Order: sequence, then structure tokens, then C-alpha cells
Amino acid sequence: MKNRLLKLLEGSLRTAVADGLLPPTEPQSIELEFARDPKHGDYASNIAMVLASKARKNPREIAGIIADRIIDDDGILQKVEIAAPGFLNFSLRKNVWASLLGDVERLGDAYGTSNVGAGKKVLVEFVSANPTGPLHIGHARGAVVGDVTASVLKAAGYDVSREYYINDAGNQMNNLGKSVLLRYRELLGQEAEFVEGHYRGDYIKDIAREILERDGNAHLERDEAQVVPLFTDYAAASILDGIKEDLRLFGVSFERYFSESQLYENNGVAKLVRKLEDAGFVYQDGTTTWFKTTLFGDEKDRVVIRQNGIPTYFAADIAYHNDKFLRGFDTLIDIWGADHHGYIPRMSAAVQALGYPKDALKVILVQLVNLLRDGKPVAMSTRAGEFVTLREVVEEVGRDAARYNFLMRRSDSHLDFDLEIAKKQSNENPVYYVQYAHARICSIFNTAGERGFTIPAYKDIDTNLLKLPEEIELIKTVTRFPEVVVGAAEALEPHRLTFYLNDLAGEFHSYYNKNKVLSDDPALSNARLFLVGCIRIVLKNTLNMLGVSAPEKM
RNA sequence: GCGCCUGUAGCUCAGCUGGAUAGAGCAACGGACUUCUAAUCCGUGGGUCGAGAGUUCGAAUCCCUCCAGGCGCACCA
Repeated sequence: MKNRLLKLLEGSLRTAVADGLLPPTEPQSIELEFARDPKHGDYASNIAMVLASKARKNPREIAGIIADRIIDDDGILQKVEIAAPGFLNFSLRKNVWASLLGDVERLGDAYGTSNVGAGKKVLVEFVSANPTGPLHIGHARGAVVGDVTASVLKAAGYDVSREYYINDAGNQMNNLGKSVLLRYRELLGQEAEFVEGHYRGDYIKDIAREILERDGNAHLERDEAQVVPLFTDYAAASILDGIKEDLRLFGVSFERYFSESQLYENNGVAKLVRKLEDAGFVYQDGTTTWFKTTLFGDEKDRVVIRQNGIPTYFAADIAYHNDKFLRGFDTLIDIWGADHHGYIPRMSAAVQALGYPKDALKVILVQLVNLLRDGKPVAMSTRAGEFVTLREVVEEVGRDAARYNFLMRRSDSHLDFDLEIAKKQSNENPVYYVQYAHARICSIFNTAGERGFTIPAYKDIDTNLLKLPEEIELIKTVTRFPEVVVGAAEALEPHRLTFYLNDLAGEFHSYYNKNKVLSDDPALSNARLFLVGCIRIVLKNTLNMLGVSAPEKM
């Protein structure tokens, strides 16, 4: 709809330019938006005011010139008004709105999808937690934001992959193996001495016990340098399996788990560093190798190969991002905890040094979550093994409520997650508000069937019967959906979907309480059934994108 | 000290990339179930958009300076 109006506007502008009344303008500068206030019609454009200074005419005069030259062949416009400072307000004929409902029926599950992404390949990397412990609540938010961002991009026509980067090559992995070894020795009656950096959670004991059961005390007398890698590998694999299972229960899946350690195969990281050195982005300083990230605005250069010859995490990450590009992805989206924001300039520098445009990498920062119970903070520390795991949360509050709650705020806004509120099946919990709307519509359809109605098709209804103000509003909201998805995709803001859902569900609940869908009037009943059917499709499609179920009964 | 994020109703937050009279939920108060699901709806009150200056037809939104909170500033990941 918006595009059709834009065409009319463009046409009018061209004519005005040809008539010598207005200076030439690029079509991109035309803005057209939904009018918030019904008094302003359906759509409004500020084009006249934008052109005012350039055309040296007053905005109302320009608006008049444009309005006079709009050729509405299809007859979709009821009127075009010029309002206060120079807005052009477009009012559509009422049945134009209802005519758009045909799209909803035709597209069904696909309604809301579009092709603005044009098949561009996008890789969304998220979670990427080290396999040194189970996922906790802090990872949960990033998991949902990443997952839903990917879904939204896919709906907007991008070719999307989800990927999890396993940091399984650092010093911490060694600590993990040692930690398990200590527990193992402890189980065999030896004194265990934990120091800073060791992992102490119960899951470490469980893993130690598994090894003990499998191998007995065979590892007790062997050299630590030999044993630790064995323990590390075993623990990492075991923990990663647990992580995958946690994510599965949370409704998150990945196309690929990419292991950091595989970057080191065939000296991959070292080769890449050498390549960057040849390109002049890397230099040696005695025994240390530096990346000139300052060339791209970072505040200082960064080490890529340490004095001890071991590449830094950053070096591997450059190689990883390079690998992503080599696999054909045009845009890389990384979801990071907000505490990593200082890392952005160097990663951005790396992308540019590799020869890709700056905006080929987009980072979504996700603020940390304050976990509360009854308004009181729940203390957490991974190292000490005190944390609420993702799985505990999912088991306690349910997948739907957990996912929805993480999408109720902008990513870069702090989020309080209160377990007691998320658990409540009440109006304090918006997820049920939306699901209830869906269940209600399903219920209407059940009753309709019992009363002998058949499910109406678009061609069989009289759209002119949908003329109540709240019906027009609902139709507008339903037809706005594809634009909402595109907006969320372009801004990388999945939370827009939850706000949209709340609007739609609210309008529906209100409509439901005020009007009967099923009545003695068959034609009206059919028209309304069709309308709520469209609403159900949009609710379901949106909930699907969020990874939240759309129950038929509650 | 430097950088990033945040500051909007009593509380938790939106505000569509600069638009028209700043919105929603919760909390408070008052109403609506012999009716397609009351996990719902209707109504009432509630604001110096942290402060100050600036840019322009127009600012919660953009620039600058402060104030407050959070987070960063490694040859850790």
C-alpha cells in the first residue's frame, strides 16, 4: 500500500518538476508514514516541508502543487488534505483497506515475509559461550535475541545462517581440565587445592565421576601434562553436549557449531597473520606481533601474537571472521554481551583490513540481565559455580514466557528478569495476553463450526461490512505487519515484534469485548470471521518468528 | 582520566532513524461475566522527556557542555 502511494507521489513530483514549479528531487527523500492520529488520514507525507527551503516557496503552497498533480487512476484515495504546517494527509477509501486482507489469506503462513533482503547471505553468530560450564541466564537473552533476529531477517528475505563459535582453544580450557582432574583426585581421597581460575561447580564433580567410573584410578599416577588434555577434551565435549541440549529445550538451533581450535589446523591463524603482515597491517615489535588497529580508529594497536609465540584470542577471531567471509556471507552479525563493547573497534578494524566494508560487520550489544526473585537479586558467579542455569529457568517459567520476556526490551537496555513474575499466569505477563488472543480466536472458530458456519473465503465476504472504526484499525494493524517485519530486520531490533503483538492483541481483545463476531446476520458474521481469521494468522506468524507457541486453547 | 550504553508517568519500559496534542503495561481508584474463553474489557487520575545551551518550519529524537547510574579501557576470553 505504501509503495502504491509512493508511486503516486513520485509521479506528481515529476509532473511538478516538468512544469517548472519545483526543483528536482531524488525519490529516496520522499517520506511517507502511517498517520498516528486518524484525523490526519491514513498516511502522511512531509515532503512539502522538506522541499520548502530548496524551492523557496512556503510549504503549504508546495503541498498544493503536489496535491493537484496526483493522478489516482485506481481510485484508492478518498481525499488528500493539506494540514497545518504543510503535511499532505492521504485518506484511503475504506474498502481499500479491507481489500488488502486478500493478501493475508493468499499468503497464509508466508504473510509478513518479503524479499527486501534479496537473498543476501547473512551470518548471525550468537551465544558462543565457552564450553566450561552450562549456559546461565546471562546467555539466555543473547540466545533469544540472536535466534529471533535471524528469524526476522529470514522473513525479510535474507539468506540467514545461525552459528555458535566454540571458544575451545584458550587457557581456560586448560583450567577446565585441571579442575576436573582436581575433583577426580578428590574422589580418590586426595586433597584438592583450587586456585583462582579453576571451575568449582557441581557439574565438574559429575564429569570427574564419569571419568572415574569409566577409567577407574588409571589417571592418578600419570603425568599431569599428559592427563590434563584428556580431561579437557572429555569435559569440553560433555559440557558442549549439555549446552546443545539446553539450547534445544529453549528452542534455539544452529546451522553450525564452529570450533575455534579448527582455525589452528594447518597453521591457519599464523598464515592469516602473515598475510596481514604482507598487506602492511601487522608489524613485529621485538618478540611481539601487533595489528595496527589504530589505522581504523581504535585507540591503540592490539597484540595478535604474544611474546610466548601463542596467538591471542583476537588473532583467532580475525581468522574466524575471515572464514565467515570466505564462506560467502555478505553481512556478519555478532551478538555480544554489552561488557564486550570495547572490542568493537578492533574487530571492525580487522574486517576493514581484510578488505571488507565497515558495515559488513554489525554488532548487537545485549545488556546483562538482572535476575530477580520476588524483586530481590539472585547472586551469580560462574567461577564459584553459583548460578541459575538456563535450563533451570526454562524448567521453572517455561520456554514461551522466558523467550518472550527477553524480547520485551531493546537489547541495549538493562533487563530485570523476575522469576516469580515470569511464572505468573496473569496479566502481569504479556506473553499470555498475546497467546490468549490467539486461543480466543481459535475458540470462535470452534463455535462457528458448531453453529454451522463454514470458514469464509475472501471472495465470499462483503468487505464493505467491515466498517466500524475498530475494524478499520484492526485491518490497518494487520496490513502493517509486513512493514513491521522489514523495519525490525533493517534495524536489527527484534523487540519491535513483541510491541507489535501487544498492539494487535490489545486491539483484538477490545474489539472482542465490544462486538460479537458470530451473530444472526450471516453476511456480517462471515466478514468478521474472516477478519479475525486474518488476525489469527498474523498472531501465529509473529509468535512463530519469536519461537513462542500459539496455543489453540488456554 | 578516556570510551560506549542508559536517563521519558509512582514502578518497568516503548516512542517507527527529525514530525502534528509524548504512549503502553503494572500499581491506585471505579465499573463490566444467564453472552464467541473475565489469562479479557471500559473509565479516572498521573509528565520540567536528567539539566542547560544550540541546529530549523518543527527536537524525547541530531550537535555541544554538564549531572547521575551501568559497563569497558590486557600479551583474558
